[in-house]
Amino acid sequence: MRILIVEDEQGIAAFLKQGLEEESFAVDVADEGKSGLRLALSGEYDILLLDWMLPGLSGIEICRQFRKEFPTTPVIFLTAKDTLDETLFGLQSGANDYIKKPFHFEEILERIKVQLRPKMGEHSLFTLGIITLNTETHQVFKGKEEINLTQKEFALLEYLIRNKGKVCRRSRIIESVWDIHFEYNSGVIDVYINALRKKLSLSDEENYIQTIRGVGYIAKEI
Amino acid sequence: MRILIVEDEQGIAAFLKQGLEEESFAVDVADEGKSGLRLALSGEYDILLLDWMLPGLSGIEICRQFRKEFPTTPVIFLTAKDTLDETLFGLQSGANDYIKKPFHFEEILERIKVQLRPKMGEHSLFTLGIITLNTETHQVFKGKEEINLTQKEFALLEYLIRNKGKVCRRSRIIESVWDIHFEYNSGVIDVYINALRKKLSLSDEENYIQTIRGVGYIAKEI
DNA sequence: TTGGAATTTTAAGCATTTCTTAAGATTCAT
DNA sequence: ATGAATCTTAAGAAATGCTTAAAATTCCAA
Repeated sequence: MRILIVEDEQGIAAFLKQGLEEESFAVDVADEGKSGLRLALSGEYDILLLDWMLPGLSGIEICRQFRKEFPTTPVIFLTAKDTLDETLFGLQSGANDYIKKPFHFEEILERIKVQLRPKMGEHSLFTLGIITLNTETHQVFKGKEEINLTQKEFALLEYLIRNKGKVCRRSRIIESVWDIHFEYNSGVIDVYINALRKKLSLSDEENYIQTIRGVGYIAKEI
Repeated sequence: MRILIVEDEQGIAAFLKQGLEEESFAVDVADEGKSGLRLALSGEYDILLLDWMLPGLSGIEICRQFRKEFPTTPVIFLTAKDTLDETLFGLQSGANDYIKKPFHFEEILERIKVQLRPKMGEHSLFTLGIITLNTETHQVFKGKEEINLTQKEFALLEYLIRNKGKVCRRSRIIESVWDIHFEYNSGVIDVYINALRKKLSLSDEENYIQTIRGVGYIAKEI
């Protein structure tokens, strides 16, 4: 994945370039507006990071012209402005997201990944110990034995495995798997966890799905 | 961190409260404008979530009056309006951000964290000597050994570690961890401190949680 | 469209863990 | 030595999770 950074502050540009290269992106940097736009229009990039204030040509202007040619390539603004109305103005010019300076690297990495997700394609094979989950074929195996899961069971297991090693809070699960965005007070999650454990017939040594009381569940390889 | 939600729709308020409490915020809810403003002006909150349209007093009005007293405490609007000019009008009244309904919990959590970052410190990882506390995964380690803590134990340890090096008064602890705002007269804190010390099995050299007689406790790296 | 099967959700009783209280033991400062 | 504060323990109360079964819904084929 190729990233173009248009940023006149040397320090920030270098910091981003290094960090993103470590994440195995290919990164180019332009330090002022005109060359930035020229590079952007070359069409070689999968995503643009634009500084708001630039010598030569403003980030907004670059974004606007870039959008005419590449309507789908994501653009993220780096902005020192903290007044939201100007940022909104930026979003109207066609940007997909914005990040306020000073930002943390993890934050920007996360946003980049979100924007690139459709393009990067996702892994389709996930594992949890002896269990394999294939999102492409919608199959789950325990060792060589195929386990038949329903839609919801599969979705729940997928969510847990994607977040392997992290505690999954009930509220997040209900949001991601059930798409419920208001108060929930039913035991659906419990019922499905129960079903999963049963179908996967997890012995004590294979206790991959653990309960975190008062919080949720965690999938981990013991 | 203490959050005040002023929102008249029961469902939304409850959903937010629950989710945010799981993220170990202390959450209070007001369901109409006047009581909302009164609570807000008590000055006990680190951030305000205001519904746009409220019975009694509009969110904008609350924001405006609140801003006079607390110029720096962040305010986020929850709004069903999606016309930009009205939102801008809201932002002019002093809000820091706004979120359109219907929103995803993760979205609002992210915005809250952005606003509170200067106050909270950026990390979800806290340390106290050899002890590590991860608010993201709700896990605690002593060295490489994972320590299983209950909700309250975790909340208490988190409070102490966040205030590492500062004396934590009992009244503050009971407010932040138990959300009790009147006079405290039970020994709950002691019991939990005891549980923590036991579970963390602190030797004499690792006496990270010390008693300040007559005042409270302090967490420090010896 | 309709009937039946599969899936999803709700609900209720039971089991377990966590929380709170209270009381006696211990420590600390004067 | 004394009284106040804190520590420790244990037991009952409350909350949370598990399990099961039945009700509701969806899906699919006739």
